[in-house]
Amino acid sequence: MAESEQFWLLPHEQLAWRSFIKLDSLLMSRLDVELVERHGLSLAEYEVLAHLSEAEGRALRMSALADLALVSRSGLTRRLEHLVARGLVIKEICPSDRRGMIARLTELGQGRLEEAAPTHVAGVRRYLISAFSVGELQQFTALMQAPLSELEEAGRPGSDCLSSLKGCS
Amino acid sequence: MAESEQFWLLPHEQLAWRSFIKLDSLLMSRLDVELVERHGLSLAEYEVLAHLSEAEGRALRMSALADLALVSRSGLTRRLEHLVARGLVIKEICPSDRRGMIARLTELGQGRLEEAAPTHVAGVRRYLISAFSVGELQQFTALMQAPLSELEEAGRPGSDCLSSLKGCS
DNA sequence: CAAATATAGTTGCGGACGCAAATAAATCCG
DNA sequence: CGGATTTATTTGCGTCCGCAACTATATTTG
Repeated sequence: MAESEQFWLLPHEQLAWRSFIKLDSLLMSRLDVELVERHGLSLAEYEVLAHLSEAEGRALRMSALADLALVSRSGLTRRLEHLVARGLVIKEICPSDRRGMIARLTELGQGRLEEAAPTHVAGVRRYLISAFSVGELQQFTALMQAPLSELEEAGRPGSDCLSSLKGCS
Repeated sequence: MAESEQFWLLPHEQLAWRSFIKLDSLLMSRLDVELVERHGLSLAEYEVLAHLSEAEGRALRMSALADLALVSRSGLTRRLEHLVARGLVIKEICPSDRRGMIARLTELGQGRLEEAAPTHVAGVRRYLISAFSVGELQQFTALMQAPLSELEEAGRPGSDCLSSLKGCS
Protein backbone atom coordinates (compact mmCIF):
# COMPACT_ATOMS: atom_id res chain seq x y z
CA MET A 1 0.00 0.00 0.00
CA ALA A 2 1.32 3.42 -0.91
CA GLU A 3 1.80 5.70 2.04
CA SER A 4 -0.90 8.04 0.80
CA GLU A 5 -3.54 5.32 1.13
CA GLN A 6 -2.96 5.16 4.83
CA PHE A 7 -3.64 8.81 5.46
CA TRP A 8 -6.00 10.16 2.84
CA LEU A 9 -9.08 8.94 1.11
CA LEU A 10 -8.46 7.73 -2.41
CA PRO A 11 -10.06 9.86 -5.12
CA HIS A 12 -13.02 7.57 -5.65
CA GLU A 13 -13.54 7.32 -1.90
CA GLN A 14 -13.35 11.06 -1.47
CA LEU A 15 -15.83 11.56 -4.26
CA ALA A 16 -18.29 9.23 -2.57
CA TRP A 17 -17.85 10.89 0.81
CA ARG A 18 -18.07 14.45 -0.42
CA SER A 19 -21.01 13.68 -2.66
CA PHE A 20 -22.78 12.31 0.37
CA ILE A 21 -22.18 15.29 2.62
CA LYS A 22 -23.08 17.69 -0.15
CA LEU A 23 -26.27 15.85 -1.00
CA ASP A 24 -27.17 15.86 2.65
CA SER A 25 -26.47 19.54 3.09
CA LEU A 26 -28.34 20.69 0.01
CA LEU A 27 -31.27 18.34 0.38
CA MET A 28 -31.93 19.03 4.03
CA SER A 29 -31.66 22.79 3.76
CA ARG A 30 -33.84 22.90 0.68
CA LEU A 31 -36.59 20.78 2.21
CA ASP A 32 -36.39 22.76 5.43
CA VAL A 33 -36.68 26.11 3.68
CA GLU A 34 -39.69 25.06 1.65
CA LEU A 35 -41.51 23.81 4.73
CA VAL A 36 -40.69 26.88 6.82
CA GLU A 37 -41.63 29.29 4.05
CA ARG A 38 -44.93 27.73 3.20
CA HIS A 39 -46.10 26.20 6.46
CA GLY A 40 -44.08 27.60 9.34
CA LEU A 41 -42.80 24.14 10.23
CA SER A 42 -39.16 23.15 10.26
CA LEU A 43 -38.23 19.83 8.70
CA ALA A 44 -37.39 18.57 12.20
CA GLU A 45 -40.84 19.56 13.46
CA TYR A 46 -42.47 17.97 10.44
CA GLU A 47 -40.73 14.67 11.11
CA VAL A 48 -41.94 14.70 14.72
CA LEU A 49 -45.52 15.28 13.63
CA ALA A 50 -45.22 12.62 10.94
CA HIS A 51 -43.97 10.00 13.38
CA LEU A 52 -46.78 10.80 15.79
CA SER A 53 -49.32 10.63 12.99
CA GLU A 54 -48.15 7.16 12.03
CA ALA A 55 -48.16 5.87 15.58
CA GLU A 56 -50.87 3.87 17.29
CA GLY A 57 -53.36 6.41 18.61
CA ARG A 58 -51.22 9.20 17.18
CA ALA A 59 -49.27 9.15 20.42
CA LEU A 60 -45.81 8.05 21.54
CA ARG A 61 -43.65 8.06 24.62
CA MET A 62 -41.01 10.77 24.60
CA SER A 63 -38.16 8.29 24.43
CA ALA A 64 -39.64 6.37 21.55
CA LEU A 65 -40.31 9.56 19.65
CA ALA A 66 -36.79 10.81 20.29
CA ASP A 67 -35.37 7.61 18.89
CA LEU A 68 -37.56 7.77 15.81
CA ALA A 69 -36.77 11.43 15.23
CA LEU A 70 -33.03 10.85 15.65
CA VAL A 71 -32.72 13.52 18.30
CA SER A 72 -31.54 13.48 21.90
CA ARG A 73 -34.05 13.31 24.71
CA SER A 74 -33.40 16.89 25.68
CA GLY A 75 -33.57 17.95 22.07
CA LEU A 76 -36.98 16.37 21.75
CA THR A 77 -38.25 18.09 24.89
CA ARG A 78 -37.45 21.43 23.32
CA ARG A 79 -38.79 20.61 19.89
CA LEU A 80 -42.07 19.62 21.44
CA GLU A 81 -42.25 22.78 23.55
CA HIS A 82 -42.80 24.83 20.44
CA LEU A 83 -45.34 22.40 19.00
CA VAL A 84 -47.21 22.16 22.30
CA ALA A 85 -47.30 25.95 22.57
CA ARG A 86 -48.94 26.06 19.16
CA GLY A 87 -51.43 23.39 20.10
CA LEU A 88 -50.26 20.85 17.54
CA VAL A 89 -49.25 18.34 20.19
CA ILE A 90 -50.31 17.74 23.78
CA LYS A 91 -48.35 16.00 26.50
CA GLU A 92 -49.97 13.69 29.01
CA ILE A 93 -48.58 11.86 31.96
CA CYS A 94 -48.29 8.20 31.12
CA PRO A 95 -50.87 6.41 33.28
CA SER A 96 -48.91 3.17 33.53
CA ASP A 97 -45.61 4.85 34.42
CA ARG A 98 -45.88 8.25 35.94
CA ARG A 99 -42.28 9.09 35.16
CA GLY A 100 -43.13 8.98 31.50
CA MET A 101 -44.82 11.45 29.21
CA ILE A 102 -46.93 10.70 26.18
CA ALA A 103 -46.87 13.10 23.26
CA ARG A 104 -50.12 13.08 21.34
CA LEU A 105 -50.93 14.74 18.05
CA THR A 106 -53.99 16.98 18.30
CA GLU A 107 -56.59 17.36 15.59
CA LEU A 108 -55.04 20.73 14.85
CA GLY A 109 -51.63 19.10 14.59
CA GLN A 110 -52.92 16.43 12.24
CA GLY A 111 -54.49 19.16 10.15
CA ARG A 112 -51.30 21.18 9.95
CA LEU A 113 -49.36 18.06 9.09
CA GLU A 114 -51.78 17.26 6.28
CA GLU A 115 -51.44 20.79 4.98
CA ALA A 116 -47.67 20.57 4.99
CA ALA A 117 -47.36 17.03 3.72
CA PRO A 118 -47.82 17.78 0.01
CA THR A 119 -44.97 20.31 0.16
CA HIS A 120 -42.69 17.86 1.90
CA VAL A 121 -43.64 14.95 -0.33
CA ALA A 122 -43.20 17.05 -3.45
CA GLY A 123 -39.78 18.18 -2.24
CA VAL A 124 -38.57 14.69 -1.43
CA ARG A 125 -39.78 13.50 -4.80
CA ARG A 126 -38.44 16.44 -6.74
CA TYR A 127 -35.00 16.59 -5.20
CA LEU A 128 -34.36 12.96 -4.39
CA ILE A 129 -36.74 10.37 -5.72
CA SER A 130 -37.47 11.65 -9.18
CA ALA A 131 -33.76 11.78 -9.89
CA PHE A 132 -33.90 7.99 -9.97
CA SER A 133 -35.67 5.40 -12.04
CA VAL A 134 -37.71 2.89 -10.06
CA GLY A 135 -34.84 0.42 -10.18
CA GLU A 136 -32.28 3.02 -9.19
CA LEU A 137 -34.30 4.05 -6.18
CA GLN A 138 -34.45 0.45 -5.04
CA GLN A 139 -30.70 0.16 -5.57
CA PHE A 140 -30.05 3.36 -3.67
CA THR A 141 -32.17 2.25 -0.75
CA ALA A 142 -30.64 -1.20 -0.73
CA LEU A 143 -27.12 0.20 -0.82
CA MET A 144 -27.70 2.34 2.25
CA GLN A 145 -28.73 -0.62 4.36
CA ALA A 146 -25.20 -1.96 4.62
CA PRO A 147 -23.59 1.13 6.20
CA LEU A 148 -26.72 1.56 8.32
CA SER A 149 -26.26 -1.91 9.77
CA GLU A 150 -22.62 -1.22 10.44
CA LEU A 151 -23.45 2.04 12.20
CA GLU A 152 -26.30 0.64 14.23
CA GLU A 153 -24.16 -2.23 15.36
CA ALA A 154 -21.25 0.07 16.23
CA GLY A 155 -23.50 2.33 18.24
CA ARG A 156 -25.06 -0.57 20.08
CA PRO A 157 -22.64 -1.60 22.89
CA GLY A 158 -24.36 -0.41 26.03
CA SER A 159 -25.01 3.16 24.83
CA ASP A 160 -21.32 3.69 25.44
CA CYS A 161 -20.67 5.68 22.32
CA LEU A 162 -16.98 5.16 22.49
CA SER A 163 -16.57 1.54 23.34
CA SER A 164 -15.64 0.84 19.75
CA LEU A 165 -12.76 3.26 20.05
CA LYS A 166 -10.95 1.53 22.87
CA GLY A 167 -7.52 0.44 21.83
CA CYS A 168 -8.08 1.41 18.25
CA SER A 169 -5.54 4.15 17.97
CA MET B 1 -53.69 8.15 -8.48
CA ALA B 2 -55.03 7.19 -5.07
CA GLU B 3 -55.52 10.12 -2.76
CA SER B 4 -52.85 8.87 -0.42
CA GLU B 5 -50.22 9.23 -3.13
CA GLN B 6 -50.80 12.93 -3.26
CA PHE B 7 -50.16 13.53 0.40
CA TRP B 8 -47.79 10.92 1.76
CA LEU B 9 -44.69 9.21 0.56
CA LEU B 10 -45.27 5.70 -0.69
CA PRO B 11 -43.68 3.01 1.44
CA HIS B 12 -40.69 2.50 -0.82
CA GLU B 13 -40.20 6.26 -1.04
CA GLN B 14 -40.42 6.67 2.68
CA LEU B 15 -37.92 3.88 3.19
CA ALA B 16 -35.45 5.61 0.88
CA TRP B 17 -35.93 8.98 2.57
CA ARG B 18 -35.74 7.72 6.13
CA SER B 19 -32.77 5.50 5.36
CA PHE B 20 -31.01 8.56 4.02
CA ILE B 21 -31.64 10.79 7.01
CA LYS B 22 -30.75 8.00 9.40
CA LEU B 23 -27.54 7.20 7.58
CA ASP B 24 -26.66 10.86 7.63
CA SER B 25 -27.41 11.26 11.30
CA LEU B 26 -25.52 8.19 12.45
CA LEU B 27 -22.57 8.61 10.12
CA MET B 28 -21.94 12.25 10.84
CA SER B 29 -22.24 11.94 14.59
CA ARG B 30 -20.03 8.89 14.69
CA LEU B 31 -17.28 10.46 12.62
CA ASP B 32 -17.52 13.66 14.61
CA VAL B 33 -17.27 11.90 17.95
CA GLU B 34 -14.23 9.90 16.91
CA LEU B 35 -12.42 12.99 15.70
CA VAL B 36 -13.27 15.05 18.78
CA GLU B 37 -12.34 12.29 21.18
CA ARG B 38 -9.01 11.45 19.64
CA HIS B 39 -7.85 14.73 18.14
CA GLY B 40 -9.89 17.57 19.55
CA LEU B 41 -11.16 18.49 16.10
CA SER B 42 -14.80 18.50 15.07
CA LEU B 43 -15.69 16.97 11.74
CA ALA B 44 -16.55 20.46 10.52
CA GLU B 45 -13.12 21.74 11.52
CA TYR B 46 -11.47 18.75 9.93
CA GLU B 47 -13.18 19.44 6.63
CA VAL B 48 -11.99 23.05 6.69
CA LEU B 49 -8.40 21.98 7.28
CA ALA B 50 -8.67 19.32 4.59
CA HIS B 51 -9.92 21.77 1.99
CA LEU B 52 -7.14 24.19 2.82
CA SER B 53 -4.57 21.42 2.65
CA GLU B 54 -5.72 20.47 -0.84
CA ALA B 55 -5.73 24.03 -2.10
CA GLU B 56 -3.03 25.78 -4.08
CA GLY B 57 -0.57 27.11 -1.53
CA ARG B 58 -2.72 25.65 1.25
CA ALA B 59 -4.68 28.86 1.20
CA LEU B 60 -8.14 29.96 0.11
CA ARG B 61 -10.32 33.03 0.13
CA MET B 62 -12.97 32.96 2.84
CA SER B 63 -15.82 32.79 0.35
CA ALA B 64 -14.29 29.94 -1.60
CA LEU B 65 -13.62 28.03 1.58
CA ALA B 66 -17.16 28.61 2.82
CA ASP B 67 -18.55 27.24 -0.43
CA LEU B 68 -16.33 24.17 -0.26
CA ALA B 69 -17.13 23.54 3.38
CA LEU B 70 -20.88 23.95 2.78
CA VAL B 71 -21.23 26.57 5.47
CA SER B 72 -22.44 30.17 5.48
CA ARG B 73 -19.92 33.00 5.36
CA SER B 74 -20.61 33.93 8.93
CA GLY B 75 -20.41 30.31 9.97
CA LEU B 76 -17.00 30.04 8.38
CA THR B 77 -15.78 33.16 10.14
CA ARG B 78 -16.56 31.55 13.48
CA ARG B 79 -15.19 28.15 12.62
CA LEU B 80 -11.93 29.74 11.65
CA GLU B 81 -11.78 31.82 14.83
CA HIS B 82 -11.22 28.71 16.86
CA LEU B 83 -8.68 27.30 14.43
CA VAL B 84 -6.82 30.61 14.23
CA ALA B 85 -6.75 30.87 18.02
CA ARG B 86 -5.08 27.46 18.14
CA GLY B 87 -2.58 28.44 15.48
CA LEU B 88 -3.74 25.90 12.91
CA VAL B 89 -4.75 28.56 10.41
CA ILE B 90 -3.72 32.16 9.84
CA LYS B 91 -5.68 34.88 8.12
CA GLU B 92 -4.06 37.42 5.82
CA ILE B 93 -5.49 40.38 4.01
CA CYS B 94 -5.75 39.57 0.33
CA PRO B 95 -3.24 41.77 -1.47
CA SER B 96 -5.20 42.03 -4.69
CA ASP B 97 -8.50 42.88 -3.00
CA ARG B 98 -8.26 44.40 0.41
CA ARG B 99 -11.84 43.54 1.27
CA GLY B 100 -10.91 39.91 1.11
CA MET B 101 -9.20 37.60 3.56
CA ILE B 102 -7.07 34.60 2.81
CA ALA B 103 -7.12 31.65 5.18
CA ARG B 104 -3.85 29.77 5.16
CA LEU B 105 -3.03 26.45 6.80
CA THR B 106 0.01 26.71 9.07
CA GLU B 107 2.64 24.01 9.44
CA LEU B 108 1.07 23.23 12.81
CA GLY B 109 -2.33 22.97 11.15
CA GLN B 110 -1.01 20.64 8.47
CA GLY B 111 0.56 18.53 11.20
CA ARG B 112 -2.63 18.30 13.20
CA LEU B 113 -4.55 17.45 10.05
CA GLU B 114 -2.12 14.65 9.25
CA GLU B 115 -2.45 13.32 12.77
CA ALA B 116 -6.24 13.32 12.52
CA ALA B 117 -6.51 12.07 8.96
CA PRO B 118 -6.03 8.37 9.70
CA THR B 119 -8.88 8.47 12.20
CA HIS B 120 -11.16 10.21 9.75
CA VAL B 121 -10.17 8.00 6.83
CA ALA B 122 -10.60 4.86 8.90
CA GLY B 123 -14.02 6.04 10.02
CA VAL B 124 -15.23 6.87 6.53
CA ARG B 125 -13.98 3.51 5.31
CA ARG B 126 -15.34 1.55 8.23
CA TYR B 127 -18.80 3.05 8.37
CA LEU B 128 -19.40 3.87 4.74
CA ILE B 129 -17.00 2.59 2.15
CA SER B 130 -16.24 -0.87 3.42
CA ALA B 131 -19.95 -1.62 3.52
CA PHE B 132 -19.75 -1.66 -0.28
CA SER B 133 -17.95 -3.69 -2.86
CA VAL B 134 -15.91 -1.69 -5.35
CA GLY B 135 -18.75 -1.82 -7.84
CA GLU B 136 -21.36 -0.86 -5.27
CA LEU B 137 -19.35 2.18 -4.19
CA GLN B 138 -19.20 3.34 -7.77
CA GLN B 139 -22.94 2.79 -8.09
CA PHE B 140 -23.63 4.63 -4.88
CA THR B 141 -21.52 7.59 -5.96
CA ALA B 142 -23.02 7.62 -9.43
CA LEU B 143 -26.55 7.48 -8.06
CA MET B 144 -26.01 10.54 -5.88
CA GLN B 145 -24.98 12.69 -8.83
CA ALA B 146 -28.51 12.92 -10.19
CA PRO B 147 -30.14 14.45 -7.10
CA LEU B 148 -27.05 16.61 -6.64
CA SER B 149 -27.49 18.08 -10.10
CA GLU B 150 -31.15 18.72 -9.43
CA LEU B 151 -30.36 20.46 -6.16
CA GLU B 152 -27.51 22.53 -7.53
CA GLU B 153 -29.64 23.66 -10.40
CA ALA B 154 -32.57 24.48 -8.13
CA GLY B 155 -30.36 26.51 -5.83
CA ARG B 156 -28.78 28.34 -8.72
CA PRO B 157 -31.21 31.15 -9.74
CA GLY B 158 -29.54 34.28 -8.51
CA SER B 159 -28.96 33.05 -4.97
CA ASP B 160 -32.65 33.60 -4.49
CA CYS B 161 -33.29 30.49 -2.51
CA LEU B 162 -36.98 30.59 -3.07
CA SER B 163 -37.36 31.45 -6.71
CA SER B 164 -38.15 27.84 -7.43
CA LEU B 165 -41.09 28.06 -5.07
CA LYS B 166 -42.95 30.77 -6.89
CA GLY B 167 -46.28 29.60 -8.09
CA CYS B 168 -45.64 26.04 -7.08
CA SER B 169 -48.26 25.73 -4.43
C1' DC C 1 -13.92 62.14 -10.50
C1' DA C 2 -17.90 61.39 -7.26
C1' DA C 3 -21.97 59.28 -6.04
C1' DA C 4 -24.33 54.98 -6.36
C1' DT C 5 -24.00 50.26 -6.24
C1' DA C 6 -21.97 45.77 -5.52
C1' DT C 7 -18.97 42.63 -3.03
C1' DA C 8 -16.17 40.46 1.09
C1' DG C 9 -16.24 39.57 5.50
C1' DT C 10 -17.68 40.26 10.45
C1' DT C 11 -20.84 41.01 14.25
C1' DG C 12 -25.37 41.04 16.86
C1' DC C 13 -28.82 38.21 17.70
C1' DG C 14 -31.60 34.31 18.38
C1' DG C 15 -32.66 29.38 17.54
C1' DA C 16 -31.52 24.44 17.91
C1' DC C 17 -29.12 20.94 20.00
C1' DG C 18 -26.22 17.78 23.03
C1' DC C 19 -24.12 16.74 27.50
C1' DA C 20 -24.25 16.60 32.34
C1' DA C 21 -26.79 17.43 36.41
C1' DA C 22 -31.18 17.59 38.56
C1' DT C 23 -35.80 15.74 39.53
C1' DA C 24 -39.19 12.33 40.02
C1' DA C 25 -40.96 7.85 39.91
C1' DA C 26 -40.38 2.84 39.49
C1' DT C 27 -37.89 -1.36 40.65
C1' DC C 28 -34.65 -4.17 43.19
C1' DC C 29 -32.91 -6.28 47.23
C1' DG C 30 -31.85 -7.27 51.91
C1' DC D 1 -41.14 -2.60 54.07
C1' DG D 2 -37.21 0.97 53.09
C1' DG D 3 -33.05 2.36 51.20
C1' DA D 4 -30.24 1.82 46.90
C1' DT D 5 -30.41 1.76 42.15
C1' DT D 6 -32.33 2.37 37.62
C1' DT D 7 -35.18 4.75 34.35
C1' DA D 8 -37.81 8.85 32.12
C1' DT D 9 -37.72 13.37 31.39
C1' DT D 10 -36.40 18.17 32.07
C1' DT D 11 -33.27 22.02 32.96
C1' DG D 12 -28.74 24.62 32.97
C1' DC D 13 -25.23 25.60 30.15
C1' DG D 14 -22.20 26.00 26.39
C1' DT D 15 -21.57 25.43 21.29
C1' DC D 16 -22.62 25.95 16.57
C1' DC D 17 -24.87 28.12 13.01
C1' DG D 18 -27.73 31.15 9.85
C1' DC D 19 -29.88 35.61 8.88
C1' DA D 20 -29.84 40.44 8.77
C1' DA D 21 -27.35 44.49 9.60
C1' DC D 22 -23.01 46.71 9.47
C1' DT D 23 -18.19 48.08 7.91
C1' DA D 24 -14.86 48.44 4.54
C1' DT D 25 -13.31 48.23 -0.06
C1' DA D 26 -14.00 47.78 -5.03
C1' DT D 27 -16.55 48.76 -9.21
C1' DT D 28 -19.83 51.06 -12.04
C1' DT D 29 -21.90 55.04 -13.98
C1' DG D 30 -23.13 59.66 -15.07
